[in-house]
Amino acid sequence: MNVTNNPPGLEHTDCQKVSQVLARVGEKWSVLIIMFLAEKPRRFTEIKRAVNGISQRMLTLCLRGLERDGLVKRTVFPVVPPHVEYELTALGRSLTQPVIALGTWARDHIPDIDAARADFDAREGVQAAQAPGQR
Amino acid sequence: MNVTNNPPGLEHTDCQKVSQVLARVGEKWSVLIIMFLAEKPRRFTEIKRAVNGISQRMLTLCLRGLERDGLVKRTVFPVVPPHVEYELTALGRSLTQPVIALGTWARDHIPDIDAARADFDAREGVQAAQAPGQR
DNA sequence: CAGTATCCAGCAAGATACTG
DNA sequence: CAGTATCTTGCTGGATACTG
Repeated sequence: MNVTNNPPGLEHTDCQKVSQVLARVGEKWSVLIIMFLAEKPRRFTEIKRAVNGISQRMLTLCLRGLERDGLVKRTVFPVVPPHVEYELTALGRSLTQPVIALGTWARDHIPDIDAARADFDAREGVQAAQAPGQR
Repeated sequence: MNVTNNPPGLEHTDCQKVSQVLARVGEKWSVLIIMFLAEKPRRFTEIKRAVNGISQRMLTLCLRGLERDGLVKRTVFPVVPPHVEYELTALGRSLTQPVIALGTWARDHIPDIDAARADFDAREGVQAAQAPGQR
């Protein structure tokens, strides 16, 4: 990647690594799970219930990914009815800061974005309708 | 979504909208393009060259999406060799702030993440190798 | 309860070719 | 130059069923 701009912050060095983190944040469920675990440690089924709409498969995959990246810690209690708890690591907790910042930005600008979309879509529609005798 | 945690910041209200924004940020190319345009307005081919590896199709799609969300403004100069410029809107520029924050976090924690992954993968490998007479 | 395994649909995305 | 159109592929992600 050559997104070479000089402002102190993001150089092209480590660019793919940063992209990977961004991708994880962009994943549909990751942030939801992180935010849910931010409150307190939870069990598998608790998360599944909380994050409505996620499938077991996706939850497992997501948790695996988060665990692999060291954002979530998985603890197995070897008892008769299996008991597994997931909790944020220090790293995971530190991630909630910038994520909340982004989430807050998103929330604050939803009206702008919605307006822009409505505008854009309106123009799209007009374009389609305004080629009268052409074709 | 019922990711109901109370800390002032992210409620489940507008949750999907926020997710959409997050998804856009998570898109492989969006952030790269935004960061590139942060410097100054650019033409289509300039962006294509800068963001190495993107196809025309993906660039067009990405720019369309960013334009639709009001993050990027597209200006066509009706001259003989077509000339189109893309630039960040005020909204787009305001997004660079939290994105850079996230990018910075990512950069700062790359070592931690890499270490965690190495750890995890090592344990995975061991697991596979340590079931000797079992199978 | 907490997964794993399997199957399958849909879309993301690359390559390529054509156009105003 | 700045796209659009078309084809194809591979991954994402959902549903379902089975297991320790």
